[in-house]
Amino acid sequence: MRHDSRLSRMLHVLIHMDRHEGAATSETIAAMLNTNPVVVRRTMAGLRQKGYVSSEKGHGGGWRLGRPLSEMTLLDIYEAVGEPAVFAVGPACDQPACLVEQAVNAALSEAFEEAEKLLLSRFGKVTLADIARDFDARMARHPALVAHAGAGWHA
Amino acid sequence: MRHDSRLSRMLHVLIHMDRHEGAATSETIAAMLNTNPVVVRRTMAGLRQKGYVSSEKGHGGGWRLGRPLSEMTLLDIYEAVGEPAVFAVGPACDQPACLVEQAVNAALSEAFEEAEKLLLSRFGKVTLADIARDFDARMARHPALVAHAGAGWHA
DNA sequence: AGTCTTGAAACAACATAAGTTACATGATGG
DNA sequence: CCATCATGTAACTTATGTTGTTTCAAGACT
Repeated sequence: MRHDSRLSRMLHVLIHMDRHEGAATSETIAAMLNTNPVVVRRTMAGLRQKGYVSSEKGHGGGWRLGRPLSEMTLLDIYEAVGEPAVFAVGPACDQPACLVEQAVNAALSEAFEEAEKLLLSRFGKVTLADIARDFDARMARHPALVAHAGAGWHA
Repeated sequence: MRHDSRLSRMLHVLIHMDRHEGAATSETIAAMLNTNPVVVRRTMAGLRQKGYVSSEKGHGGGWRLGRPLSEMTLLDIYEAVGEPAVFAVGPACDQPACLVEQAVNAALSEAFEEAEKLLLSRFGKVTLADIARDFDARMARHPALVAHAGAGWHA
């Protein structure tokens, strides 16, 4: 399966929005992400429901941040995009009758759950403000690089 | 994406093979896994290449263990099935020009790599003999349960 | 020779994320 | 109010990768 990029995309958008004057339309965001406005609306809907962004219709409408980046963690956004399955590897059967398979599933589950716990725990400790700070540092090192130029996005 | 079940299936098969007299044919194994003999051959090919199993053609042929379960770890089998991608979540772009996206990817990669490291490290510490022991314990607790009966498999 | 079995290529089926089309709804501004 | 802009949402299509299937070649045993 091709992997799920919703989390990555939403982080990307949210940080840009933080540096963006006024509302950003789905179309503008879609251009930045190299995707479609409908995909943007679909994915952002989850963030809106949790209050991380708000949307407005009509002239001057679009998307705005619902709270500062310092109050959003990777875990928050991961949950807002629907908590997609973390792992691409898993058991062949969820409720096997075979005791061997049960033992195999138990061994794998234990390892996967431990790894997922670590991952989400780490997600919970990183705020989007942390990532924005890292962006600033990269910006300072590479002042010539400008992304999404002409699309209405700084940097 | 539907997740990859090759690791799980191979662990299941290997433990059964350990308790199985003689060689097991692809067809027998396929029946046990509720799949197709060709899928079995395809997946087992990776294990054969690493020496974890051997195969023989003709009458009385089939698959045999190439070494004791105590000398195979989950990591070994994971590698033998081709080290499939562990995570179903990932970046939207691998080499982004945008510095924001680079910062996002860096934050995510760090977390994912740490989790993968933990997972594989744990895989490396669990042998198939450990799982077989757990199976024996489950067997002792549920003596009535019999799996794959009639397909030539014990238990 | 005939049967059993693996080896491997080629193709079909299936699931899911992502992309697209189409239209309804609501807000702004003349 | 009416045209325009923007989101909201359903339905459909596309793309990708795992899994399943068909088919045939080749080796091994009786």
